[in-house]
Amino acid sequence: MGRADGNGRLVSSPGANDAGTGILHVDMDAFYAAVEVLDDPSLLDKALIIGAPDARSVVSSASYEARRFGVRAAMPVGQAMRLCPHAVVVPPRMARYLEVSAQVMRVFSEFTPLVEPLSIDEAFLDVRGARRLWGSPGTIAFLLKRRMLESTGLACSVGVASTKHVAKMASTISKPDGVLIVAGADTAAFLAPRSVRTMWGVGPKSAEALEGRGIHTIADVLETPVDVLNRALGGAMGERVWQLARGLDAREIVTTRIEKSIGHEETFLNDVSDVEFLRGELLRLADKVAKRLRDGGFEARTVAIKVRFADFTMVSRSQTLGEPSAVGQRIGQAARDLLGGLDLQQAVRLIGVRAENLIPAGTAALALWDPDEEWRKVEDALDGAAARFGGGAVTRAAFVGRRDRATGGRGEADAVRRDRERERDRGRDRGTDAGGAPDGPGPGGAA
DNA sequence: TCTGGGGTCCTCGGGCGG
DNA sequence: TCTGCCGCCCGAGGACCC
Repeated sequence: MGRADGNGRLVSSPGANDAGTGILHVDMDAFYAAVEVLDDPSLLDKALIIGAPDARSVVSSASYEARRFGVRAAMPVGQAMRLCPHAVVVPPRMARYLEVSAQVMRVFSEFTPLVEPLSIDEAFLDVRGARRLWGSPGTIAFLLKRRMLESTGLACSVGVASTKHVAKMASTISKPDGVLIVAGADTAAFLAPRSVRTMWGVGPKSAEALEGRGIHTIADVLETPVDVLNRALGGAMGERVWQLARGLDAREIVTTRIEKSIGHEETFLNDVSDVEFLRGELLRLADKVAKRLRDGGFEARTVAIKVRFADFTMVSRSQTLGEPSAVGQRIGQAARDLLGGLDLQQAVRLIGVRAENLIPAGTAALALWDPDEEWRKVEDALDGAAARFGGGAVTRAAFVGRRDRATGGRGEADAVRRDRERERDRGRDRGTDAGGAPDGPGPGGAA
């Protein structure tokens, strides 16, 4: 596997046993901070905190020098400065990080086309098919590190394993600037002694729930019946932890990802009680969301708002639009309607707008397509003969289904139901404009 | 000391139609 | 005609990740 260096870091040497592996997890080291050093070498070896200087911002990233003083990501900048008063605070430059991220991803793709970006600075790579070109997975890990440094000037850490979950854990343990190879046969021994908190997907809440039952390590999980895990964590999660603890993780590398939502949110410097101001902010955020929808070629079927109050309690409300939209005014109006339904006794700390249930722009027009008419054409053309299509009988339902798949709707049944709900809402909301449903057929609604 | 912003995925209850 | 079951979607909320 590897040797420990005394700081909890565990690394492998070139030539370590990599039998049974094929998945790499590559994670850039202190990415934002490293990019800042790259662009300004005078910051080298300095304690560096990436975060906006305003009162309510948190640390986005910190150099390892700052981490030595206890500075961590997501910590309030003020607190970080108390821990490390000599640190240099640099506001984040997302555009620059995205630029470097593209270079990083290009290096990944030199080794395999099977790259699954996880975030701006990390990815899974499936190198099982790259052996003849580059060598074994362990060899590729070391080659990739060298190539990354030559090409971008940045260091990364690499986990090599038989599954995504173990590769991810391995890269974390090898940080910074390490490689950790966990051969297939070593997986159980690698996992057993580690804290449940090191499992990917087990956060503070789940860890607390497990530890409250005396389950501290992955070895403890192995001795726990799955129904106990299910009770502690909830059905699917318990099952997953049970499997991951056994090294079972069938997830493949997913190279394409479709965006599912686009949102913007903002924390105010001071809590806000002025409802008119909040309504204005919603419109501004909705415009930003709408622009991104249009840039990405999307329309949103659902608009959601999120409000965090001064006491940090959070509520969200969402509404399905009568027709999908990428228009700021329409999204903003829906967001304002949703805000109108909230009890705003308390001042608001954060407000956000999110577009959900995205569909490709233009497909909403298909909602106006009449499947009955299309079906009549088929009947005419075939003159009643039994038609076959894609291995199944052609039915009118197939046309309805095709339309609904294209528009993301779920058919006439839903459209009828939504119409009824809208009628009911109209009755309930008479005299106010909050929660008012827009006109027009629902997504997938009958023409 | 006082907790960002961008996301994803999951659960759960309710409603609905087949 | 009524009822139960099932699958699906919606909406709210929570946990998690970087």
